[in-house]
Amino acid sequence: MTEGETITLTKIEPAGALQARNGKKGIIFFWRYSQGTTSQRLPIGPYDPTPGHVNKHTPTAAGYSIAAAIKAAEAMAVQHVTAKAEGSGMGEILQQQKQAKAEAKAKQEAAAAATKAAEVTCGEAWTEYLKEREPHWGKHHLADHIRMAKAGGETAKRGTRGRGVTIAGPLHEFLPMRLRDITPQRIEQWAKKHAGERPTMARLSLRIVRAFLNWCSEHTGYAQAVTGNAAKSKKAREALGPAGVKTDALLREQLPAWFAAVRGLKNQTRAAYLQTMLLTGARPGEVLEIKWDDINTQWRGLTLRDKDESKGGIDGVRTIPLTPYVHHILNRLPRRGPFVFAGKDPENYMSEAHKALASACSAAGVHVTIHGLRRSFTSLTEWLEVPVGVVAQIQGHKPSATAEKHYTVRPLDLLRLHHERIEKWILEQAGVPLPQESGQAIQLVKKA
DNA sequence: TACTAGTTTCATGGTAGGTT
DNA sequence: AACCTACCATGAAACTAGTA
Repeated sequence: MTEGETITLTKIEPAGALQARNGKKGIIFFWRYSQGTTSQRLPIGPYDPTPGHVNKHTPTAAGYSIAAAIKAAEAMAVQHVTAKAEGSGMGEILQQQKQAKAEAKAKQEAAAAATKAAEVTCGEAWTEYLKEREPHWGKHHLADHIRMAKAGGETAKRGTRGRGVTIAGPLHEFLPMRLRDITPQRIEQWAKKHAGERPTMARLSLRIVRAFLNWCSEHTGYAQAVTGNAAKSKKAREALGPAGVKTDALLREQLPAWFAAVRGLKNQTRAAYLQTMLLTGARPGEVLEIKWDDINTQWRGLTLRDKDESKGGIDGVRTIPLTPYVHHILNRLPRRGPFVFAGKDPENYMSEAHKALASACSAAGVHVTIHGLRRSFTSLTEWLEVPVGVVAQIQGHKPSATAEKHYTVRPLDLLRLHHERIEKWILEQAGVPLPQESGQAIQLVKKA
């Protein structure tokens, strides 16, 4: 100790501030430093009153014995003197002490968080994940998440293939598990189990889990429980195999039989629908939703609601040429409500036509799905060497990154030039007679 | 026809790895 | 070093099929 400096060890009764801070009453040791008229104090720590501890020179977890406090005060005094010699003062020590305390606190908190994170279950994290991400997702995407993790076992009357109850989603088995137990090995084991049952559900689930674990690793409270991303396991992906690609499409030589069978369907609304599908290459949903108002006879355009405006579709709408034959068959449909392909309820559009298509296909001896009709449109245009950009625009495909440079939005009349050629060619191949009395198109031809 | 289960397709942003 | 670009991950939205 240097001259003029006294070290005072005082027992301080719980101060209001102290009480308010940790809500506990107690005794705390301070080392008081005084110089001249001013004095300051530095906290040492709480008093541990445990009998037998009084004369111990080291602090316990609970606090300091008197002997330990004295020892600590002496150490602080030395520290102070040294600091002073180096030109720094009390403030510095306070600062250091504060910092050390904050670090210790942070460390303790981190440890506590780690302990808590170690116990957190997938289900807890999943619930928060969905809640947080929901506003950013579309309804289908959210529905997929719910579906993949659902418990199943609910009574259902239909669609359960005889089981009577719904079945659990592939991800449900993970929910009760601890997040930290989701290891690559566990995921691989899961993948192997599902590969034989429902690979596509599992493939989708795997991607969902991967995104989920990524979120966890960036989220306080869960980050400690995940190391790396267990769902990135190559083995798991391999176990599930690659996704199959559907290739069914009508071949040129199948067109006569297909058209004959479809035109012979009892339900003419469905017949018109299926032919429109093939001749426009549009998406099933888009065609089903066509309203009478979407048919523009003046400009011979057909307005379709593009499937997703959020993905850059302009106003979620595109207009394609209304070709003569399509115009003709649509015109012949009864106007029972707002929708061209009206269903039993005239205010709504009909239900899907895959049954009608299947029966026509079996009569024709071909196999094609509804989406296959869209594929057929693309592949049939190859016979005609129509620019790919034109086909893409009619079908409502977004320009691909590579082709983007050369992508130009073509006016309806330019699309019509190609589209009418495509329709004419398909009908010729099919041996379907061109409409004789079909309005605008014919009139214009006559004028010309 | 309405559900439920299962499967595909499409868009887009990021990036590894090559090319200028 | 700057620039490309094929490919992948992720997100989203469908589509197909079986059954009561």
